[in-house]
Parts: sequence; structure tokens; C-alpha cells
Amino acid sequence: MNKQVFPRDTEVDIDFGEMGHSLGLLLRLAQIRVFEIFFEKLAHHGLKPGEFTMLWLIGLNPDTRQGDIAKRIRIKPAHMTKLVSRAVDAGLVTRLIPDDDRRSVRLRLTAEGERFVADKKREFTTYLAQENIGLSDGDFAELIRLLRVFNGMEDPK
Amino acid sequence: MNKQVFPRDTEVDIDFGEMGHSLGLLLRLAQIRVFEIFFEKLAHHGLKPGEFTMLWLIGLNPDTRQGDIAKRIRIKPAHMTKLVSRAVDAGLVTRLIPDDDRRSVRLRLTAEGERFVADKKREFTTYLAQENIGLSDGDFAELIRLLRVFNGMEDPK
DNA sequence: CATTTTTTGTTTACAAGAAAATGTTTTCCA
DNA sequence: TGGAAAACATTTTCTTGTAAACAAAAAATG
Repeated sequence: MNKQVFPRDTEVDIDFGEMGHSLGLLLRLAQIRVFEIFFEKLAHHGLKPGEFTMLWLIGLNPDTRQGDIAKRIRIKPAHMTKLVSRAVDAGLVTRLIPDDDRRSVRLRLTAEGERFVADKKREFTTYLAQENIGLSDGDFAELIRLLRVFNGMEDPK
Repeated sequence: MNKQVFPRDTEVDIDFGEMGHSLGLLLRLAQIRVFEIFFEKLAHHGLKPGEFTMLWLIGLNPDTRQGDIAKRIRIKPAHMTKLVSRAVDAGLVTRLIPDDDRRSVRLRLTAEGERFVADKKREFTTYLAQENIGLSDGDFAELIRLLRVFNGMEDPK
């Protein structure tokens, strides 16, 4: 139930020195941790985090240009093309090329895509259960808040 | 100096919904942000974050097995081999194969490597100056603390 | 001891993602 | 208007990192 928080493997006891407080390194380690939990709990859906996020955003913002979606989640246009193609192939998304600007591509979920996102939504937003993260509710909320400020998504309180 | 007068950067105002509080997404966005600042300020050294971190750890923990270093910073053995080879080619690191266990590879910095790390250390630990991150000193410290707890590197206060 | 199993690192094949080049369509402006 | 520039998405090419197979050495086992 209460997973071990620190001794992940055979503790090798290597000194990080000041690097142990490097934001870049800490973010990387945290992200790997989240990935592990994600795949451990949600791998059976055959989706990767970014893929679900994209579907989610398309669902919330139908008929948005794919480039705008990409910009928002910081993925490159080239990569976005691939993700969208796969989602289209999977029957979850459709492309619409509007007549008033035939350069752009607008996206929306298919009926199946809507169903897919609705079905999975709960699981994908709650896979980080408290027992896995070693943070109190308050600390968890504070971590989210600070990251949001850092990312310019929220004003400091 | 201020905003563009012309319709630049058409901020498209895309709704994240609950995803805007997803730890995974927030970590990813934060990491991209840190990378950008890193390359903006330190690209001229021709080093990537992970490469410097590896040198740093070898310096602090001489004669450690390369696999143990890799484990600590969560990079895969295959990738570690490449990083070490490059560092050896660059004359910054030497491999030692101890007689008592000839499977393992121990690493240490060369004199040049020591000099390199010492020279760059300050810049690599302070590139995230306050103007760049939008967090107060207190919030920044708290963010570091929470990430350390999340990563099992520190007990909750 | 002899042989099986485990540990450790390397090599090879591949996938994810980014940069650069390309092809359209639209906008700008002389 | 008509040509140049910009906006978008895609295709191609490259880098980075991973997984899987492999090789060498050490430990375990009977």
C-alpha cells in the first residue's frame, strides 16, 4: 500500500552535491517517475500521455487549427502531423479543411473519439493516486500551483 | 519594447480544462521551459544538460561504476555507454577496469575534466536567474523542496 | 571443479521527436 | 493587379535515446 519512497533500487549512495537542487534535473527525474506510474497503470489502453492530451484538447476545443493545438502543448508541427495522422487512422479524429483558409487543418473528435475520451477521462486524470506520490494533499496542490506559475498559467497568489 | 502592434502571436486561447492541472503535463511544459533557458544561456559551451550532470557526478564520485552513475540519473546503460565514450574522446573522462571485477567500468575525470567542471560549475548551477522564472525566492525554494520530496530525495518537512 | 546463472557493459536495430526543406494557399503592398 | 512574403502543414533527414540481442566476467550451484 504505502510504497517505498526513497530506496528505489539497491541504494548506491551517490552524492549529487549542489546538483541535487537543480531544477532541470529534478524536473527530469520527476517526469520519469510520472511516466513510470502512467505506464504501470494505463499501459493497457495503448495510449501515450501526449496522445491522450491531444485528444482531450481537441474534444474541448473543436475545430481548432492543429497548429494551435500543437503550440499549446509545445509539440512541433512535424510531430503533430504524425500524431494527428495516427488518431485519424484510428478513427478518433477527423480533419476539416475550411474553405475560408485552405492552408489550415481543423480537428474534431469523431463520435468514437468522443466516446473514447469520455470513457477514459476519469482514469487519465486520477492515475496519480496519493499512495504513489509521497506528498500530502496540500503539498501536492502547492506543487501544481507552483508549476502553473512557473509555466505562466497562473498568477502567483 | 512592448507588445507588437500588429497581429502577432495570435494567442489562441485554448482551453486545457482539468488537464491544466495534470502533473505530467505541467512537468513537461516546465522542462521545455528550462531547456529553452538553458540553451539560450549556455549553448555556447556546446554541452547539453545531461552531459554536464554526468561530468559533475563523476567528479564528485570518482571511481564509481558507470552503471551506478547511470542509475542515479535515470539514463539507460546503452545511452550511458555513448555519453561516456564521447566524454572519453573529448579527453574529459577516463575509464578504469579494476582487476577485482573486470566486468565493471569505473570512471574518473581527467585533469582537463576537473578543470572543465570547475570552470563551468558556477554558470551551470545559476543559469536560472530570478528574472527568468517568475517565482519569488520563497516559491522557488518551495518548488525545489516539493520536487525533491516527490523524487524521494528528501523527507517532507 | 564444471557448468549454469547473474551481472555488467556494448552493439545493433529501431522509434520518438526536431530541424530543415518543400509545397500550397493566403496576405501584403507597390 | 501581380509578384513577393508569410502562414500552414507535410515530407525528408537527422539526432537522441530505448529496447533487444550479445559478449565477457563473476558468482552460484551441485
